[in-house]
Amino acid sequence: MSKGDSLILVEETRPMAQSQKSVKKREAILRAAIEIINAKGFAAATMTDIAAAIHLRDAALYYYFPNKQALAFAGHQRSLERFEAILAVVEAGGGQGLCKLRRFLSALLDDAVTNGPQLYFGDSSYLDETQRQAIEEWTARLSKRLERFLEEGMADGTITACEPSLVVQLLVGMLIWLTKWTPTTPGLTNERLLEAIETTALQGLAKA
Amino acid sequence: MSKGDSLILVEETRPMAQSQKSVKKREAILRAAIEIINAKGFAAATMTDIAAAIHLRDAALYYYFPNKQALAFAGHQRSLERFEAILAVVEAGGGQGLCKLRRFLSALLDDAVTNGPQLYFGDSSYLDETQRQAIEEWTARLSKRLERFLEEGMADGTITACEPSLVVQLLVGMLIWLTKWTPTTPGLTNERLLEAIETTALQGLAKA
DNA sequence: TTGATATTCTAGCGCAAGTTAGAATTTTCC
DNA sequence: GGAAAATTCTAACTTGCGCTAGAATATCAA
Repeated sequence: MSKGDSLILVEETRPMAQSQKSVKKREAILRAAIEIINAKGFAAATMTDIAAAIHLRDAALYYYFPNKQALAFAGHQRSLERFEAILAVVEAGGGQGLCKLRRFLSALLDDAVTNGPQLYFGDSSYLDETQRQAIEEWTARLSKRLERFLEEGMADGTITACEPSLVVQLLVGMLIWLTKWTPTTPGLTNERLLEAIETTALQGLAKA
Repeated sequence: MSKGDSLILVEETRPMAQSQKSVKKREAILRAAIEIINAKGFAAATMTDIAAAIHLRDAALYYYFPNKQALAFAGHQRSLERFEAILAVVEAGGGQGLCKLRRFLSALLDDAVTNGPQLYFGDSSYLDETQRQAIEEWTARLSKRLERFLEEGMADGTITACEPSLVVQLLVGMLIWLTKWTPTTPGLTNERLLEAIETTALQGLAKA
């Protein structure tokens, strides 16, 4: 069953010709699924909705994903990969705790504008037990790395004393909520948003 | 059809005997509906789920509410009423802008612990167009009153310069998110939460 | 107890949405 | 051009859930 179990025999006459367009379609489906699931929730997001977003019929999606759950799972993975990539860049950039936190927020905002809202941290109760657990553990690891920014900041004197785990959740809440209401607010630039976030959150975390 | 269209005729032999238990059951249903809809979303929250939460069958709910939408609508109204009541108390209490904001956050947290998570600000796209509009307008009015706290604070010197509408949304995001993840965090007191919120948000809004 | 009313249940209808099968169409390479 | 593979479509099956009808039970006044 597993792909690539053909030895070195013939077969594979012209196997990897699709890989150009097919991969792109898969990407488009994934992107649409993430956006619609984020907007309406898993249950309300119908396969027909997702397919229609890229001018397909629902049945066509099953050529790329075995079922709706798998599609959603892939969407969660994709979003967390993106999140983790941003996190890695910020970590590699060095600097003090507050600086890292600020850079992270800025980068995540930019990403949201460029690639649309994602499935960070949201509900995943509709997945398989194993899938759900995988997503939740992954999410927990990412949270921990965010908390480290706060701990570093508390150590280097750039961030006020606080409970990192709680504060990270509060920040996450702001970010998640952003993806739900900003689409309905037209004249809103990223700069103003970032400034509001810094005013609301960072000036509170930054020590005098 | 409308209740109370009987003139002054007989009828109504023993009409208002139910009002004791019936009202309580209605309350229980509403409470369960709010909690489950908040947790899983409208579409995923099944009538059977809601009914089971108070040891009933789905069909029994239709004795109290005409349909699922109406139940959800009543839930939204109930939550907004509660929100507005808290807001009114804080407004009546007077004080400077920052003080009002702090008291409001504290009161809302207490309420959430006492009466469970609510349907503030969340998605309402599943309602009738008229219902949805009513909820959204109501929500907008409440937001405006929160923004006023910020404006007052900016005027009386207790709050940093900011865009009130954006900052309110960020605060709302924190609060909404709270209702989704705090239920899964056992050893968490209200004091610690409030302290985290004050550290994260208010110390940033408070001028030096 | 008894009848009337209030409340809940059982059973089933209808529809929407996930899914599948196979035909139809497009794409790709000789 | 033509055959094989890849992609998408049409049509239908299945299930779950909102909802209804009517029977069954609980509550209560006299």
